[in-house]
Amino acid sequence: MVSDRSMTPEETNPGLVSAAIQAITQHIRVEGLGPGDLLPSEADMTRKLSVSRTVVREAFRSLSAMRLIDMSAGRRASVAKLDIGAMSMVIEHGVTTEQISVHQVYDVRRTIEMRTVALAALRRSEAEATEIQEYARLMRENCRAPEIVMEHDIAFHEAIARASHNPVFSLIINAFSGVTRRTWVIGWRTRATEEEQIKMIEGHGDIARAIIAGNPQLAAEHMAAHFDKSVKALIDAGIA
Amino acid sequence: MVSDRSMTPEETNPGLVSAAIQAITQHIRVEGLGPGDLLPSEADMTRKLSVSRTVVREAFRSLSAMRLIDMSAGRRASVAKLDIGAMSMVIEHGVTTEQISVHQVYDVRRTIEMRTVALAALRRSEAEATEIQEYARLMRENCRAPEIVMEHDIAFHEAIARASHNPVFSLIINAFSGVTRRTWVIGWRTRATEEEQIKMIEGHGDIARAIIAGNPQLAAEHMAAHFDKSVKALIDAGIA
DNA sequence: CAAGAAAACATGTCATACAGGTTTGGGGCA
DNA sequence: TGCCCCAAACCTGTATGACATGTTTTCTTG
Repeated sequence: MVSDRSMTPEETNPGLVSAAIQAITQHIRVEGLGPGDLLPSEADMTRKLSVSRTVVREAFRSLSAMRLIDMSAGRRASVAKLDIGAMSMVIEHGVTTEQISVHQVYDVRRTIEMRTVALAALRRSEAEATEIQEYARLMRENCRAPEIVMEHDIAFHEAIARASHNPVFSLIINAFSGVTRRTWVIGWRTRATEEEQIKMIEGHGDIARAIIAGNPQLAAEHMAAHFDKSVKALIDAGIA
Repeated sequence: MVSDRSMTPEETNPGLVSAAIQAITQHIRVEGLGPGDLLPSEADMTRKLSVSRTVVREAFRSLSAMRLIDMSAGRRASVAKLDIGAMSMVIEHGVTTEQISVHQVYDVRRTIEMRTVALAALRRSEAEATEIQEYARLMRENCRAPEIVMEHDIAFHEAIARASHNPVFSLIINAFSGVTRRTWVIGWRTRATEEEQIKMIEGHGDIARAIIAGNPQLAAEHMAAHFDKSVKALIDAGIA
């Protein structure tokens, strides 16, 4: 087969399945397929590659697990819309196997979100501005229910990433959401007094206002301050 | 409409395979496995989950495609070391299906690398500083051979990411390498004169010197300038 | 011509078989 | 006793066939 290494990063592995994966991704590229477009059936691929259906299926299934394609019973597979896909799994794997620390994740988030928030301040539509503001309001309103605050917190940051109008930022931020869910409460608990908790929530209000005002500089400063406080809370909780 | 995947991001899909994937990742988590540790054999999993080996295999294979686990004939699967894994495939998929533009990738890289270069200036070991400098030198030395310059260019940026001592940055930067390989030459060609090409290579020298000098501010400025020039070159080439 | 049934096609899962790689344990030899 | 080598046990890689179930197409029939 082609097995042209150094081209695609997919699989330098030997093995028929890896070759099949490459054949499928190459098919997408060569045919110029976009989201929703149909791929060949397993039977077609089986014939084209002269391998068993087992192999072809494992290849399709792998791409499906990465959410590069959509599969469902009875229907042929199709090219998937952009999705955090495997990205979040990679991150989570790194964290659960202790190859990545939560602190490191936060540093990356801080770096990226200082940019997304600045872009959001410049590019957000009215609807996006309203959405962001709404999440900040919901956090304030539910300040007695940590779980709910957390979900709106995450939604808040995702909305900002979306408003940056760069899907790659959204992709990365969304990939971190899982880790955030597992550590958020810890940070919350270290904020002993209710006053401190409200101050943290108000940090989101500051950010939202800066975005609405269209002030990227200010928005970035508030975001930085927010992260610095969050990281400090995690460190106080003993999470390095 | 907010997606409701509130728990793990792995698979909200129905289906035995998705369940098996979750069972395996959960096994890793619960047993606290780290890189290199062995997973149960396919036969074990088949018994534990009461499904056919086909299903278990597709699950293992999916995780292997994401490089969360290592598989090889005769040996049981093991937990994988952190690797760009599926991340690069997600990015490439987004670009080839035109859901992500090259310009957007460069914006993300600029954002991240302004941080990695600053961290590198602060944290780099002597060996890392030497390595970074060496790649800059090799670029200068091979300035007549674009392919070689490109590979050293990529290695240069990856080395900086490594020197930031945050594996998440490395992960992301490495995930972009594939896209870079496909667009780098285009940017190079727009630098018509040899003088301009040398100036671009010298930009890397500036960055390296700032890192060695331990000056994060200056390093970040040089990196920003470098990216601004690169993006301009791509835009001149008609890649939006 | 339209509605509905049947056929064709697709994926989901299972069982079985065998080739070839890896680990393990035991037997034979020094 | 201690070491080496080989066979058995175990494991993954691939192929084949079968059947359930879901989807699309086609054709019949009212």
